[in-house]
Amino acid sequence: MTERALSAQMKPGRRIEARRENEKLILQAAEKVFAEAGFGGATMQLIADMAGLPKANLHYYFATKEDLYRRVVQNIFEIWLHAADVFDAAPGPIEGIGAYIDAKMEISRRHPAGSKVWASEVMHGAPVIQDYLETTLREWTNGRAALIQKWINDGKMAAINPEHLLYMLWATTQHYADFGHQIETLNGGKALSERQWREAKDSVKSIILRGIGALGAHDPMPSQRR
Amino acid sequence: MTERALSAQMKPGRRIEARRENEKLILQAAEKVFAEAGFGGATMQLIADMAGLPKANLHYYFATKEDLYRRVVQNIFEIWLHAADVFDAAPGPIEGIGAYIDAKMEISRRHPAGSKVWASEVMHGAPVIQDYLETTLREWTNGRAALIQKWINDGKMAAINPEHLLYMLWATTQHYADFGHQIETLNGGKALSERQWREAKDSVKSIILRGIGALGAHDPMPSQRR
DNA sequence: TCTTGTCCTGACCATATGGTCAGGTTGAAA
DNA sequence: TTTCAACCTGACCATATGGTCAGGACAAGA
Repeated sequence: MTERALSAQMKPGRRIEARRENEKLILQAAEKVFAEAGFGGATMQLIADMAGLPKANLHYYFATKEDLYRRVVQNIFEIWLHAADVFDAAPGPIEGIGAYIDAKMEISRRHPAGSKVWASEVMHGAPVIQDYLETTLREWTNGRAALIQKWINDGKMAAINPEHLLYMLWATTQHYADFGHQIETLNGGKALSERQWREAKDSVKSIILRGIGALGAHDPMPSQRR
Repeated sequence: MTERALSAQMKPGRRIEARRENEKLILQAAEKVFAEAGFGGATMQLIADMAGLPKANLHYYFATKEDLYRRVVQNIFEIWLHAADVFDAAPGPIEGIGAYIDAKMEISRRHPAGSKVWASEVMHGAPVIQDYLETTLREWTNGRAALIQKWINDGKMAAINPEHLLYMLWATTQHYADFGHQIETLNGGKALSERQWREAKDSVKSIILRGIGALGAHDPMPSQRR
């Protein structure tokens, strides 16, 4: 058994361990720089400095700036998509949409840079992930829209246009990442506290769930966890 | 009366007319290019070409790329702020917030490029309009939040956190500009039709107004105009 | 230990870009 | 008609940036 990769004790070997490490370092730095400066404003030198590697080394791992950028965008798209897993298993809009809002708010909180890169990419006409929009995202959207329509038919919520409801969910949750700087400024220059994040989530869930008639005007808001 | 500027028949004079014309041409082109490419990705040459002027001429009107950019951002901020005029005179949330949503949706529709530039600026940490955020926008926000709080106290809507409600309004309405490309792609590659825009506005208003308890679950949605 | 292919990097290059400027043009005041 | 300041622009420059490459270092299999 000279096959090294799958040895039982899983000792990675310095070589591939370093590779993994460096790739991760570069991707993290790239995400941050792309988020802060945009694709055009980001420089390989800046990313290199932030990653603590010589610039030429970046080009060893990622042939071009665009390749690196593409990887960053794909990574966040992956995260984005998986946030929807909670959506499907749910018996109704209160659980499904509620959990989806929680998940997406958490992404905005934990991956603000990724969210910004994604927003930037779409705003500029999706030059590198247009095909994903037309395939994966379209299917995803159609599937969720159908589920929402089913909830409507079952009388679990009011007759809302499912697409526009989805846009509203995306818009509202991503706003806390993309416009985080504005929110922070209006919050006296301080990042939202734990309590404020909870308040944000509750506000969003409360307005939307009541707004789509899934929650009666005087029903209590079911907490995320108790 | 050698004072030329204010002659009764208001003949502008070729000189200043041309100046106004060129400035407008440049600003329009710049808005578009900045929106499509971001500050870093935009080039003076591209803006010049789109405006149909030699590059050196841009620098006659705007000393630096940053000056030009700043003007573009300030312009959209102005439009943005004035959308709120409808907010104040309103007797309650149905009229006030309803009209505000209409106004901001209309901005997203008519000035998508400006909206994107604004979004980009904020996303990148507001390098050029930070002071506006801290002064004008903060005052604006506090004023509207107070008004919303008053509506709550008067029993005209549920006890919602006013700031988060405002964020939601901004997020949802701007989404139709900033993520217009995504929406268009999901719409089969076609821009939203007149009917779809109306549907979007109605969906947003319906969900939010019901969500904040300003509209009973079965009240009809008051139309914008009839 | 020897060999080899992967990994790493300082130095370098071609190009693109923001910005300048000298010199020409032109509208309009006198 | 004269004058002149505002306006315009082709040509140019300094710099920044994405990307290349030759040659060295090093892990790991034989």
